[in-house]
Amino acid sequence: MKGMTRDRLIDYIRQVLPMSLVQAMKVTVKFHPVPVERNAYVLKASAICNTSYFVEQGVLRSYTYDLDGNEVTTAFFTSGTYCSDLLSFFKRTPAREYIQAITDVRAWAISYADMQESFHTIPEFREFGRLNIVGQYSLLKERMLSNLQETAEKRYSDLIGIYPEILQQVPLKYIASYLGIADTSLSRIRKEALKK
Amino acid sequence: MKGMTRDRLIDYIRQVLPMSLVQAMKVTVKFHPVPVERNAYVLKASAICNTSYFVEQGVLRSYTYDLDGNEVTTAFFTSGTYCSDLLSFFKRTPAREYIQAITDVRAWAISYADMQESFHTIPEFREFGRLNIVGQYSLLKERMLSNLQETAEKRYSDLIGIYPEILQQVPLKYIASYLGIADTSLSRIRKEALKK
DNA sequence: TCCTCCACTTGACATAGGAAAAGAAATACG
DNA sequence: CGTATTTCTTTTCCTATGTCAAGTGGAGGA
Repeated sequence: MKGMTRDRLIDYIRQVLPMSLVQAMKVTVKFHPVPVERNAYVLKASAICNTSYFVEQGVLRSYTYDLDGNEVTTAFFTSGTYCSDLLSFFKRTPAREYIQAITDVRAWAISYADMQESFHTIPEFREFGRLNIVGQYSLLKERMLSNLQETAEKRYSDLIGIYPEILQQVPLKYIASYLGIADTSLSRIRKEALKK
Repeated sequence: MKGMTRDRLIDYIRQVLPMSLVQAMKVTVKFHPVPVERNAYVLKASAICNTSYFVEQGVLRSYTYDLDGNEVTTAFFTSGTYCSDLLSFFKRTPAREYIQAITDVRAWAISYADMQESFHTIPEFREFGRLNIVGQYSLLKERMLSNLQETAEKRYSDLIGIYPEILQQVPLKYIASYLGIADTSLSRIRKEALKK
C-alpha cells in the first residue's frame, strides 16, 4: 500500500459531513489501508462483521442465498463507497451475507473497537458516523422503493449510469440477481434496449 | 390526551439505550402528545416529513404506489414502535410515501427542529438517536432479507406472531400488499395454514 | 495453435401467481 | 332493524418470468 494517500477517504468524510481538512484528518485516524485480492472474502455468513471499509479502488459485492438456494447479490460496493454489513457490525449478530471482492481492491479499514473508541473521543467522528448511517439507511430505502416503482430495465440503466464500473467489471449474472431477475431476463432486456 | 403518561415512551428509550430514569425523562422533553384519528394522514407523499412519532396506542401504516398504480403497504407502526419516514425526515427530501392511521392513535411527536436541538444539547438524546437509526436500519435490512429467504406463509405467520394487533385491526389486503402478494394469494395461504 | 472454461444469448417450455368477477360474510350506518 | 358498504374467499383464466438446454464467442493456459 505504498504511496496510498488518504485523499479519497477524506473527500468521502467531508462529503458526508462538511468539516475542515484538519478535522477530517482526525476522523481518519483509525482507518488503515488494506489490499483485498480478487475473489477474497472480507466477510462470511455466520461470522460477526468486525470491520467496515471505505473502498478506494475496485468493486466488491455482498450476496446471500434465497429460498431455492440461488445466490442473490444484495449490494455492490464501488470505489468511493462505504462497505460493511451494518446490521451485523452494529448489532454484533452473525452476518447473513457474504462480502467478496470482485476485482482486486484497495480499501481503508476500521475495526468495530476502534470505531467505538472514535465515537467517544472524536466529536466529528460521532457526527460523521451518525450521518453515515442515515446515508446507508437512505440507500437501502431508496433501493426498496425503486424496486417497487421502476421497471427492471430502468433500474438497470440507472445502475450502470451511476456506477459504470459495475458494467465493466461485474459479470451480468451478478447484476441480474441484484436486480431481482434471472440472467436470461437481463439478456432479453439488454437486447430490447439496444433497439433504441 | 388527559392522563397520558410518558411511561411507554420512556420504556422505549431505555430499551434502545439503557439509562437512568432521570436521563430518559430528559430525552423525552421535546416529545408532546398528539391524538390521530382513524384514516387521518400524518404524512403525504411529496411533503417533507417534519415529525417523528412514538406510537403509544393504535396502528398506522405507510404506503406508496407500485409500477401499475397499486397501493403497496411499506410498513406497519404498532403501539410501542417508532413511526416516521426517516428518509424524508433526515434528508429533508419530499416523501415518496403516505403514512395513515388505521385505527385511532395516541402518539408522542417530536419535530425535526426540536430533534436537531436535542441532538446538540442532550448527550443522551444524541446516543439514543444514533442507536434508534441503527435499529430502524436493522428492521429494514432484516425485512429485505426475510423477503428473500422466507416463504410468504412464514412471513405472514411471523408478522402476526410478533404483532398480533395487526391481524386484529388491519384489513387483510394491507397485510397482503405488505407481504408483496395479492390479497387473493393471502387468502389461499390462510386456507392452507388452517389445515395444519 | 488449440483447448477449455466462462460469460452471455437465445429459444422452447412450464408454472406460480396475478387479474377479474362474483358471491358470502361481516360491519357500519341511517 | 334493514340497507349499504367493506372485507374476505373462491374460481377461472392468463401472462410474465423463470428453468432448462443448446449454442456462440472470447480470454487464458498449456
